[in-house]
Amino acid sequence: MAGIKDVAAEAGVSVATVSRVLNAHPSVSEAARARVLAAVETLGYRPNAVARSLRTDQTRTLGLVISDVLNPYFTELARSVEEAARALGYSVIIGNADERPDLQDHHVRTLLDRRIDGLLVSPTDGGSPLMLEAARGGTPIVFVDRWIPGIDVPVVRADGRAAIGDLVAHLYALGRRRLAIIAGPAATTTGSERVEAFRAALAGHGLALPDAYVGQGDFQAASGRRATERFLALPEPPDAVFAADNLMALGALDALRAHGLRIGADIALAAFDDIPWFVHTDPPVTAIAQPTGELGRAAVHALAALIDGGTPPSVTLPARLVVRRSCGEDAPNPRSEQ
Amino acid sequence: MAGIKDVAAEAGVSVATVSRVLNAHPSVSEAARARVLAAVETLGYRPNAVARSLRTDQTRTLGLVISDVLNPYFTELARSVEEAARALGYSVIIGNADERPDLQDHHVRTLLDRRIDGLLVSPTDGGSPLMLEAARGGTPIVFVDRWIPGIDVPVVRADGRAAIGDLVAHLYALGRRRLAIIAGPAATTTGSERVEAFRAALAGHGLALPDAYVGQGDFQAASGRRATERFLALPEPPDAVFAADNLMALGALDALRAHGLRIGADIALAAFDDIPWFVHTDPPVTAIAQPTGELGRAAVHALAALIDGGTPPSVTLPARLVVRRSCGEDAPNPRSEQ
DNA sequence: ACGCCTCATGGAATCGATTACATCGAGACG
DNA sequence: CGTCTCGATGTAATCGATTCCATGAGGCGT
Repeated sequence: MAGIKDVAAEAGVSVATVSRVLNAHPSVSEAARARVLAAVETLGYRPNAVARSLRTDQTRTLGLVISDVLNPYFTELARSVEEAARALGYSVIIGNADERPDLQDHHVRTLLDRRIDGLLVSPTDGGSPLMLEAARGGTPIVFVDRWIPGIDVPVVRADGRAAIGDLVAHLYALGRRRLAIIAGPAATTTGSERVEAFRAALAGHGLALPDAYVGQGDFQAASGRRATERFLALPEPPDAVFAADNLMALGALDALRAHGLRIGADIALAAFDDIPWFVHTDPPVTAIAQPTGELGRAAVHALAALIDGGTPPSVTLPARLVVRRSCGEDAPNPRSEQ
Repeated sequence: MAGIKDVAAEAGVSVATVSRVLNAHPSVSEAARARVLAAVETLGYRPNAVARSLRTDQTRTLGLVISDVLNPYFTELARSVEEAARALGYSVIIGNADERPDLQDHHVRTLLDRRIDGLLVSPTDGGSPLMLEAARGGTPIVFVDRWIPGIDVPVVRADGRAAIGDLVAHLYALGRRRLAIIAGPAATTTGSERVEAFRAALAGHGLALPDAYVGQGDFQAASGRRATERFLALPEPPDAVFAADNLMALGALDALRAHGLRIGADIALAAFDDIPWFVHTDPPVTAIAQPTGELGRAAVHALAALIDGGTPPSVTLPARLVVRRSCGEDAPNPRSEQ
């Protein structure tokens, strides 16, 4: 592959001049510029990003470590992150942690070794020494969706508190009184936070949240299924189940269906994270929608600001309740979807 | 950040020795090795992958350019690719083309500039000069799922012909006679191939495929909706619709629902690409499942072989029909899917 | 006409690794 | 006991860019 030296030779100038042309340095004559550009054209020259990165100590690359690529919420997030990054001239390397702390650390380490300019992380667990060290070491880091307490970096996330309040009110209005939740891992902030918000909302209606009504999940479909099975085996099973993410809702759907329950009638189901398929399930699933695209964009902009030496603030955007039929038939506006 | 020189100083040896220890070169004394390792530990040294890549001319990185990250089929593919690559010591950089040839070329160019060791592509269009040039230029390339005729590189894909034959037979047995297809872009191989297989299967049952029954889609949900609307506006609408990918099936589902049709009774629906949600739609959707995981693994192994100087063959794996209820009620084994 | 300033340009150092080659010492062997 | 071989180690070149510094050529003010 042609290098900068070949271009210099072809154009009859020095490598310094070629580099100046390529980097739009003002001090280059029109004639030289033209000759260099012509040489670049005929040789099909492309600068070696590796060499450039070594010299300039920046890769124009962002790392994004997400908890689970198979989760539509995260792929949508990844997509918006890539888009926003591209607009700013960055590439994105995605690492998929599959909800496994070891894999997460593997990716963080690899990304750091590659000298990415900044890191976007949605941590799978509550405390990674590696990440702490990286943050202290000065690597620009921004947390998205979830975060790790004690690591002082900007956090970009959605606040589901209000929407969870709306959801509980909705369920209460439909006559549901025995509300259960399938929680995410306690080690994740979204895992514990959603339970707390749910508990607080219940309290607002004078309802308690017994331990038996808190299922332990891991944000994967299978765990949603297991937790639901356990609920149904209870002497007094819940009459509404709220899954803290869309995959666990899928698992819950599996389990409820397997037990022959009519969702929306015999039992209510709702989920955190809205995804396109919820419109088409049987019945359509009531969900809490996050502004995923904006989350991704805000995270990238915060990270870019951090890289440029700024001190961007944390960002919290509101989530909102989208009512469908999985909690009962009297949805206020049944034709609002689709 | 500490460099190899710092480690050398700390350990009291030369940089060459440090490098030899790190690369497991045999000619290093036990004493030196121990001192180097200790120095690496105390300094928390990590080799700079950028510098290493520049020198060795290999990045241990694979590029993966897929047509659409929001499509569950491709994210599953991406996941298996990353997994297989990681097992081989490679990282993967994913580029999302969003079915846009210009974006695809942007990613290919960026990846090439970064000197990735090899490229995995599922092309969005039928002819990219850039990709042709790269292939000729000696960049190891493997096509997955789709390919570009005329570019002589290994292709790893699933053959849906037999499964489409099964699907048509299934529909025919259920009394469906007016079968329509929502095709992908003619520029993609999967776009045209699936139509041809469908047409051939119809012919086997003495059925024709009128032009009006071939909807033009672009593998996105909106196009599936539009194509379906057009079918329903026909004087004699089809009684079965086959969508060439899962997103267009989602769109078709939208449209059929909006027209108040009972899917499985009034009209049949089937899709290429099986995804977890199809079990939970109303009704569950009959689909053709690809061995996505194996596809990803095979593609990575072919690419790795190519990088190592081998000449791996193309791979074609069979797809299979998964019958659910969207084509009619007499599914042969109604409880096979939970 | 002379010196000074600016602009265009080239030479060479540099980034952080890997690795060819040189060197040195020790053990083997005649 | 000299020489030959081999293992351990260091010095320096190298990868392909960017960029500091020196140099030379004009342009301009006085």
